[in-house]
Amino acid sequence: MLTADIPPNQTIYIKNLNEKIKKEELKRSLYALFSQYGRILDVVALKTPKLRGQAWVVFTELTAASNAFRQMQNFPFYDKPMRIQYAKSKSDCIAKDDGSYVPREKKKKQEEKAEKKRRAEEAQQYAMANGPGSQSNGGPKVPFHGNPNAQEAAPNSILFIQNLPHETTSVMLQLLFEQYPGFREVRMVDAKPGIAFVEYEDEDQSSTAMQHLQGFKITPQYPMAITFAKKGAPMNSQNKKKMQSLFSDSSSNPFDILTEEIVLKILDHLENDDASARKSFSLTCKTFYFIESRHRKILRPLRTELLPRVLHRYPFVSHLDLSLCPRVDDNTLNVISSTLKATLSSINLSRSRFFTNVGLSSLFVNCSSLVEVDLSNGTQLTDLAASAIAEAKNLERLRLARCKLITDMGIGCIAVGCRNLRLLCLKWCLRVGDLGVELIALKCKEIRSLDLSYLPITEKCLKSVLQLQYLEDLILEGCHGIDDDGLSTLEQSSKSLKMLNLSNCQNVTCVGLSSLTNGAEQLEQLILAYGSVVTADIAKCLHNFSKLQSIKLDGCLVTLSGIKAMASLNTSVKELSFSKCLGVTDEGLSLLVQSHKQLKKLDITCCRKITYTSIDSITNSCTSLTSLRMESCSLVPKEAFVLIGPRCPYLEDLDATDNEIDDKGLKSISRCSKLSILKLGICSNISDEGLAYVGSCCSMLKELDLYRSMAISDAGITAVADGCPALEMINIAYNDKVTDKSLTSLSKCSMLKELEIRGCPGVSSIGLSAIAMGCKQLTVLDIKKCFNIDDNGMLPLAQFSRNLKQINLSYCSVTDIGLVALASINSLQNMTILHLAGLTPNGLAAALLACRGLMKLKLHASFKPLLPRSFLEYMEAHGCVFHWRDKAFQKEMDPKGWNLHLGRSTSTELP
DNA sequence: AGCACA
Repeated sequence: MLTADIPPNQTIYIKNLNEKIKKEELKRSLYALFSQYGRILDVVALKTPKLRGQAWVVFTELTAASNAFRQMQNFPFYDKPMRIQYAKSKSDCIAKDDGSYVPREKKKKQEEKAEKKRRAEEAQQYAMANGPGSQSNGGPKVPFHGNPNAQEAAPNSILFIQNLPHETTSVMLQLLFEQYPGFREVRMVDAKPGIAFVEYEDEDQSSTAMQHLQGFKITPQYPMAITFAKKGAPMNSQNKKKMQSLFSDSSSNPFDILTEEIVLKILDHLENDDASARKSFSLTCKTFYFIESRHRKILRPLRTELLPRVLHRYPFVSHLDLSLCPRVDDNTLNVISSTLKATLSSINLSRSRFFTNVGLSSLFVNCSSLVEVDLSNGTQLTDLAASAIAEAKNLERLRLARCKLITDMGIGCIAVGCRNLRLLCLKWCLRVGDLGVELIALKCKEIRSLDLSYLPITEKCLKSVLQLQYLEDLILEGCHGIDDDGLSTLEQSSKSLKMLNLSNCQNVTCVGLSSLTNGAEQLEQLILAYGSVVTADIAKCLHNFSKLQSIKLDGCLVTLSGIKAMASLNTSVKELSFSKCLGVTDEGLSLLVQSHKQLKKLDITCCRKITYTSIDSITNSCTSLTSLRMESCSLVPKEAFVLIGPRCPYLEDLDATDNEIDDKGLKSISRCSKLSILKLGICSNISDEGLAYVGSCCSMLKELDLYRSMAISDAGITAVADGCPALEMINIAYNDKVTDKSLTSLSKCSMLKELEIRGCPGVSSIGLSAIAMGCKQLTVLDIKKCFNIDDNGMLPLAQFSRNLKQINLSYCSVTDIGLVALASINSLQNMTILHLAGLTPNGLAAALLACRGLMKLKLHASFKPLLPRSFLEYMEAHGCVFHWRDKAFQKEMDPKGWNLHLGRSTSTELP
C-alpha cells in the first residue's frame, strides 16, 4: 500500500526516528511532544532489528491523530525529521477497548498471511492467462483505480464497469451489453467518467455478459474491467435487523451495505467546493474515504510541499487551483504534469511565482487535455514561456494579464500553436501590439472573448479582430491608441458581438463608437465608463441594438440630451450604471426609468444632483428592481427611503452608504424580504430601532455594512445576529458603543466569513474568543485599533479559526506570544501588523517563519533593519511579498471623522 | 527503509 492510500487511523506511525535514543526516553519524549494534539492511549516503540527507528502513537480521537499527522510532519526530533503516516491497522489497546481484540498466535498468524498472499497471486496469474484481454498484451495497460475489494465481490445481477474511455456514452454501452440476454439498463455517473453500472435480470445472465465482454476495448488503450457490483441491500426486515446490530456493534461498518453506486450519487450531491462536507464524508469510513478520493475533481491545495502525496490521493483531479500557493517552482510543475497527465484540464497559476518556461513546457507537453490556463501576473514570464504555451494544442481559455515581458513574438507562437482558443486575456501585456493581436485574430478563429485592455494597439488590429465570426466579448478598456479617426476606417463590426467594453478610451466618442458597432446586431452590453461626454449622438449608435440589456457609463459626463436619447430607445434595458456621473438630474433620470420599466439593476452612486423626485420615479416605474446602489446621493432626503420598501419588493441589494436614511426608512426597506446586501455605512440617522426591523424581517441577509454608523449599539447588532443566520459579512468599524455583547451575539452566525471591527475600543479578547469559537468559517478579520484585544484573543483564534486568510491587527495589544500563536493557522495569507507595542523583532521573525503560506505582509519600516537579511530573503523565496509602511503612530483614531469624505480607510489600507 | 502491541 502506498503511503497516500493509507486511510486515517487514530494511531500514527512514525519513522526515521533517531535510533540512538533509548526506548524509554524515546517513548517519554514522543508522549510529551504529541500530547498537545489530544489524549494519548499508548506509545509503542521497539528496538528489534526490524522495528528500531519507528514508533506508534495511539490517540483517543482520530482528529487528534490527523492534526498530529499534518502538523508534525517532518518535525525535527532528536536531529532527524519525523516521517509520519497513519498506522496500517488498529492498535491492540483500541481493539481491547471496543471488544474486537483477538489475541494473536504469533507464528501461525504470519503463516496464514503469507498463504493468503500466495493464493491471491495465483488467482491473478490464472486470470491473466485466461482473460480475453490478455491474448495480445496481457491485460489492461492502464491501471484502473477501482474498488480494491472488487475481485472478492459476490455474484450480482449488476455489473460494475471500469477503465472506460471518458468519451463513452450510455448509448454505446447499451449497444454492447444488450447483446446478452436479460439486459435491463446502463447507468452512468455524471461526475465520474470512466465507470458505469449495467443491470441484468439475474446473476447468471450478468455473469455471461461479464465473461464475454471482459477486457473489451472501446478504444485501443482502454480494455474495460468488469466486476460484480458490490451488493446493495433492500430494506427487508432481515436487513433492518442487520442494520441495527451493525450500529450497536462499533467494530463493523454500517455503511458497507451501501453500493459504490449509491455512495457516488451521494457525493454528486455535495457541493464541489464545500471542503468541510467532503472532509466529513471521507472520514465516515474507509470505503467513503477511498471513494471520495476517486471522485474529487477540483483541488485547491494550501501547500505545494505536500502536492505529490495529495495528487496521489486524488488521481482524477481535473481542475487544479494553485492560487493559495505563492511558490510554485518548475519541480512542482513537473510533479503535476507527471501525475495528472491525462486528467488535468484546468490550472490556475495566477498567484504563483518561481516557475519558468521549463516547468511550463513540461506541463503543456504532458498534459494534453489542458483546456484552461491562468498565468496572469506572470511578470517574470518571457516569450520562452509563450512558446511553451504554444505546445498546449487543445487550450481554449488562456489568461495572461500583466505578463509584461511577453511580446508580439510570443503571442505569435501562441496564435500558431493554440488554434482552439476561445478566450484570451492579454490585459496589461504592454509589449503586445497590433502585430500580436492581428496574428491571434488570423489564426485563432474560434475566439469568443478577447480582453485587450491597456494594450498599445490601434484600429489596425481591430480590422482582423472584428472578422472573428464567433467573437462575443471584446474588451478594449484603456486602449488609448484607438480614436475616432482610426475607427472611421473600419467597415463592419463583428455580427456576433454581445459585449463591448470601451472604458477609459478617452479618444473615442459616439462617432467612433458607431463605426465600431456598425452591424453588431447581437449587442447586449455596452460599457463606456470614464470615457468622453455622452451626448444625444449616443442614440445614433444605440437604436440599432434590439437586444441591448445593459449600459454602463460610470464616471462619464452625461448630458440631458444624452439621457433623453437613451430614454427614447425602443428596447427596454435591464441594467444601467451611472456611478459618479456628472450631469445626472431628476428630469433625465425620471424620463429614463419611465421608458425602462424592466430595469433590474441601477447604480446612481454619487449622482449628487438627484433628489426625492428621482427616487419617487425609480420606485414607481421599476418595480422589479433587484439592485439599487445610491451611495452618497446627498440631496436625497430621508423621506425618499420610505418609498423603496413597498414599491420594490424584489430588492436584493441596497447601497445607501452616506445617506440620510433613518429608522423609518429602514422599517420600510425591511419589507424587502429577499434583501441580501445592505450597506449603511456613515448613516448617522439610523439606530438600533431600525436595525431591529432588519433583524426581524430580512432573514436572507448576507452582508451588512455599518461602518461609522455611530448611533447603533449592541441591541441593534444583536437583533441582526438573531434574525439573520445567513450573515457572511459585517462591518461595524469605528463604533464606540459596540462591546463584546455584539460579538457574542454575532458568534451565533456560523456562516460569518468577514468581520471588520476596526476602531471599536469597546470590544476585547473576550468577544473575539466568542467569535473564534462560533464562526469557524471566518476568513477575513480586521481588528485594527481594538486596543483591548490582546494575546488572550489570539489564542482562541489560533485554535478555532483555521480558515483565517487575512488579518489586520495594527495598534492592538497583541505581543510576540499572540502573534506566534496566530502563526499556527495554516491558511493565513495576508497580514497587516503595524504599531504593535509589545512586538519584538525576534518574536516577529519566529511567528513569520511558522506561517508558511504567507503571500503578503504589511510591516512598519522600522522593523526592516532589525530583521536579518537572510530571514527576509528566506521569506521572499517562499513567496511572501513585504510591504513596508512608515506612517507614524497615530494616537487618536480620527475622532472627528475627518476621513469620512476623503475616501474610506477600508479601501486604502486593506488589500 | 522498516507497520506492533512480548
